Amino acid sequence: MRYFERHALGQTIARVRVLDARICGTRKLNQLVGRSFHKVRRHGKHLFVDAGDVWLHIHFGMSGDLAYYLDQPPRFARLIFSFDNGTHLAYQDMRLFGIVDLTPSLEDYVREHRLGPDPLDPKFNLRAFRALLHKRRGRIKALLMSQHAIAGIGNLYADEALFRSSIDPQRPVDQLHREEVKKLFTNIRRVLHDAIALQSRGDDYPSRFLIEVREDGERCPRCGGTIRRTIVAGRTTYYCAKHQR
DNA sequence: AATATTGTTCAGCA
DNA sequence: GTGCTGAACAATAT
Repeated sequence: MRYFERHALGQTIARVRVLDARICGTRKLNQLVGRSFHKVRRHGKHLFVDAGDVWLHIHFGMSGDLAYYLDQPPRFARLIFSFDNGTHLAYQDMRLFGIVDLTPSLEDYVREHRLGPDPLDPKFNLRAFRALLHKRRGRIKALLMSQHAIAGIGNLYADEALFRSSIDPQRPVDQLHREEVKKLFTNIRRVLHDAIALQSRGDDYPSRFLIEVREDGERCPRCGGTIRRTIVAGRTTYYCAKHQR
């Protein structure tokens, strides 16, 4: 969001080049020519950019990213917006799991795709989180990753929030204690805030993060226990066998 | 050259 | 219809 705001707002779009149509949705991006981007918003993993009477929508998939440049497009550039001041903004995506499309509004998109609340939205408080867990079964990690329940938590950050909260990813939702739910709520927000701050500064993750020791047999940076690898909700999952139960 | 990576979607089950 | 699980899929690097 910051990156887009810093580099691509207010300039007139002179040209849109699609280098690989597989990242395109159904709408023709060419209609952006002559317009400019005004403001950027986000819901979960989705980025929306106001371009007048239509919004650009980007989902970065697994390897999607933006690169603003003067002459040399990045290696995996799939789409390039060129501005009339001679600068360019590329959407790059090695694995092509991302999508770039247009949508009438953020609200329409969220409604149509039944996305859950964004955990960083001020309206998403502890009460809302408790309501969300109410009468749910299944594993807590699966729920955290379900975009219909909560929008914006992927595999890594689900692991990270559970790690900080000392909760086993396999725990059934209805067996979590009140205090654990509270801790988890706080840590979800912390993890996402941290991730955003670190990436907009271009920093690496600090060594206290689980993300830095994602390997079976590693030493837990919190308690010295052993990090284990397993599959939960169909995803590779890392957790500390000692302090997450 | 098989394997690992991720979010989404869908078949199937209770 | 609901809630959930697990498999399949997309493309690529190593």
